[in-house]
Amino acid sequence: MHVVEVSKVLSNGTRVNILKWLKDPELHFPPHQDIDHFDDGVCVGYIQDKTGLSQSTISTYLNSMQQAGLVIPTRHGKWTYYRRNEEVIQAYYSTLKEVL
Amino acid sequence: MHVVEVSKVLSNGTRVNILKWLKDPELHFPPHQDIDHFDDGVCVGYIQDKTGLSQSTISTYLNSMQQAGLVIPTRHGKWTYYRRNEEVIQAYYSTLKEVL
DNA sequence: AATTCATATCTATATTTTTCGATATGTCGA
DNA sequence: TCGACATATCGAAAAATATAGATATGAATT
Repeated sequence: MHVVEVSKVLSNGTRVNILKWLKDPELHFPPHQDIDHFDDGVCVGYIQDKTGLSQSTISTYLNSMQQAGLVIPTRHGKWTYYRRNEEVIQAYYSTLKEVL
Repeated sequence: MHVVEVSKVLSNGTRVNILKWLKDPELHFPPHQDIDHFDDGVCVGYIQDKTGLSQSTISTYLNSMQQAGLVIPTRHGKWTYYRRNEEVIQAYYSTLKEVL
């Protein structure tokens, strides 16, 4: 986990929101069509709808968040679901505590 | 305290280092000439020497860190000393804990 | 196999950030 | 008050990021 890389992700309000929303998908997103749970997170389209940004922008965001280790993608058929990577998030905390 | 603004500060290795160094000035900087303590932090010149970046760059960094509330400047004669603002740092933690 | 749908990647432009040298400001000492 | 020193600010060039439209890929459906 690289503090600087994770901080770059967090230096954008939309990306912070995405992480926030993924904390409680039931509260922030409609139910999925093909599956009846959020165990693997939320599909890209729902996240895009909620932000209002373009599909390619959201895909780029999610990719950078994945590179930083903050989210984990899972493919189900046509859809890619993204969920939080709690271990890395926790590691970011711990490191911040040392640094800050 | 604005999460995004603070995160921007932290998305640069040098600035993270500065915060780290300011945690224990005795360990990372030589003693000051005019005063015999680090109660108000460390002067700009010492920080600049340690980073190797230009004077104007460091001044800009410290200004952005101050804008974000992470450090507090104190003027003593010719020198400006910067120290950590523990309250804001703590607030950043707390907010992250809610968000992340 | 052709079409459709969801997502990823590519390309390009606009904006922001980084970083510096030059200059300005403020303070001390001669 | 003049020069030297520490820091701040300004202006500019280079690099990175943001964002979108166009296109590619991969999977499901017909």
